[in-house]
Amino acid sequence: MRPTIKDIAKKTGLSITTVSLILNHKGDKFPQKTQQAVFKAVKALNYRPNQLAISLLTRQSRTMGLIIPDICNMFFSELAKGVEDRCRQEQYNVILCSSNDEFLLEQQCITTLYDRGVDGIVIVMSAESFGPKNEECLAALGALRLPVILADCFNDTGAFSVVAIDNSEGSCLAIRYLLDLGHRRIGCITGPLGITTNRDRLAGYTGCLAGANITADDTLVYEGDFRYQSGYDGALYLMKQKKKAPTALFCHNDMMAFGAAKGLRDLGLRIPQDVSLVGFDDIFFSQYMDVPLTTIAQPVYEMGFEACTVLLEEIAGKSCARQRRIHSPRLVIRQSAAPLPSMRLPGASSGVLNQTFE
Amino acid sequence: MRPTIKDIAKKTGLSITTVSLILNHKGDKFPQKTQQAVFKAVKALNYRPNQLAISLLTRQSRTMGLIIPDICNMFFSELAKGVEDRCRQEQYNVILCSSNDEFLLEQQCITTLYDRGVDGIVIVMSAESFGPKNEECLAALGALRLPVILADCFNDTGAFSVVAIDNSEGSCLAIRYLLDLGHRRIGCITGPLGITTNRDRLAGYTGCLAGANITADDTLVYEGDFRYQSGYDGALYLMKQKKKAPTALFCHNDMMAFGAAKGLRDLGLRIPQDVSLVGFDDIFFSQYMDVPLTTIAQPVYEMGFEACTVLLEEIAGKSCARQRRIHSPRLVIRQSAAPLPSMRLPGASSGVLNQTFE
DNA sequence: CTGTTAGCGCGTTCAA
DNA sequence: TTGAACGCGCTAACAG
Repeated sequence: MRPTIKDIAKKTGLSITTVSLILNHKGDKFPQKTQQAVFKAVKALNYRPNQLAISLLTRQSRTMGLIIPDICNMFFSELAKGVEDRCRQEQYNVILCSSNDEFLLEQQCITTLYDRGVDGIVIVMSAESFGPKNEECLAALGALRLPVILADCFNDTGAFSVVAIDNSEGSCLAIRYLLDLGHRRIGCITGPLGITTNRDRLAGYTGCLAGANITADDTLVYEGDFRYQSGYDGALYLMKQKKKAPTALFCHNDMMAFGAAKGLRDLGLRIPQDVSLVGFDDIFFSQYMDVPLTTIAQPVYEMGFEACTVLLEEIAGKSCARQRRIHSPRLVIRQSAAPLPSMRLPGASSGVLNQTFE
Repeated sequence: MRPTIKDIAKKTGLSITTVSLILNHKGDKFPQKTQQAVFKAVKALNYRPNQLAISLLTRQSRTMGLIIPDICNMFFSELAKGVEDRCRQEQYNVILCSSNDEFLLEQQCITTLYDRGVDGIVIVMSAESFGPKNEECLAALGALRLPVILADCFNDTGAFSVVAIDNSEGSCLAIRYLLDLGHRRIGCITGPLGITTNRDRLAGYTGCLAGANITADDTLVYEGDFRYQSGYDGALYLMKQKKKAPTALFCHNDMMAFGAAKGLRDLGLRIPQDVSLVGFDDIFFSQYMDVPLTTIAQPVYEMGFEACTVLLEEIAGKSCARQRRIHSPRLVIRQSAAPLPSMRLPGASSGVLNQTFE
């Protein structure tokens, strides 16, 4: 049986109040002897205050809910790490809930977290919640009357705080880099376009091309699903356009870039000599590809960390206004993109280090 | 303000008891009209029972603690997924705690989970808890008087239930495979040997070689730390043994195998033509390496899932005896290991599909 | 069929 | 200095 404050009161012969006061450092004026006795009993019985009882009393559970589509996705696990690290600083704990990208499961997560009295929720909305169910999802979140922050993906209804990156800018970073390398026909393998994040990335792509007086070519855009296989399929699809085939590929995440790399290789195309490749996310393994991937990095950990900070502030009542923290993505130049062949001097090095396949 | 059962009692004009009874489906005998009124009020006020209060009362929080070194390590995130999925089946939630492989943080996790009244704990012990602090760690866990299960790594003190794989067998699987391919000089890049798991893997390696009448050669073993760089360093170290250099490398995890692959490539050595490579874990990316990695797969998700099942049983009081669930690892044959050159017919195919570098 | 009461473990008045 | 009493939200005796 778990010892309670009652047990240590009994053991010391003191009252519960006395013990409580001393334990909560409000008993400075008690005789040293009394205080010693209490701490000794606490040690002896291995007593620890029951946080459930305290939560009930104080109406604060010091618990944060985290809802993400899939903890096995390294993007989300990094986010989770940021959230957890920030939580620990304030003696908060995090309850992890995976929505599996399903609307129904997500609703269940929301309910369950509310039931458990979390003080706030960090949520990366499930893919399904961007469709017709969008309002329903947002409504469920709003009905909680709890601090909530939308991470990574969101609709800007202004009802909740948000933390994300400027996805359009991320695409621009990639496209401008490829343009500078001389590329003009740049293929794009997108994520699911039902999700605002990906529409933003696509908008950045077309906008940036337009800025260079290149009219977008629909046949150069392939809608993937963020998975390896769709990157592979996308590469095959885009490259089969014969002489109109792109000289560079921009993928909306690194996983699809891996797939695209494989597709290109199966096509007998070399990276970056024949085709340049740029990804998005900079997941852990991108640096370890045989041709290390040039990609757009997001400060994921920091976003998780900051999401939590915002929530903590809302909980403390410091700010009732909705926060909007948009981070800047960053171009990480590695070796998967190179100048367009026609821009290189014949026989000259392409300027890329460590070319593996020559 | 969150509505309580009191609010809905007031709204319906009924007593708290009546409401509680109806809500808990123990009020079949109440007039339909009364029941309807209650449910209507619940809907109207958006009432949900406060789980904290229920937990306090029932002494069950329906909460599971999960302590792992690092959620960003895909091995652990898969484990977490297994735990969470199993938990959801029983309306349990999981509180995630990362120990960062530090003894002190781990202790803090244990305490904090206890404070929050978790019903059980799944723990992957931190690396630091395998040293002199081992007993202290186990003692802290034992003092909880809570169902605890050690996952992945453990010392067989018998005090707790455990779920893991037969690491020695895993090594044997790899070594036997390499022996069958004709390899005799097989290098080994181990994980930190302070951890029992890795000592078991090393034992499997030496034991299996001994079974083939090959005396272990200390110069063929390199102690790494599970990270990419140590795999790289290990490969360089092992291959510099001139004519005594190994013809195959066995790494205690895939991450180091990635590093080793890079090291071999930098050395001008091809995989698998010049050197065969076998990893351990079969993490997600192993299949996507340029030369897909042959490796030993662990049923990680299943282990997390089962750990939870065991815990649930202990919580339900079905079994007081400690469980010991040892799973079998599995050899996943891909393309990074091939027959020893001398065993191949000159000019003949090595029998490996899709050889990329020829 | 319904309401009263007690108590889960704790912190906080308010008297003594 | 200390103890009794109250309440957090809820369930479960036990009465009525």
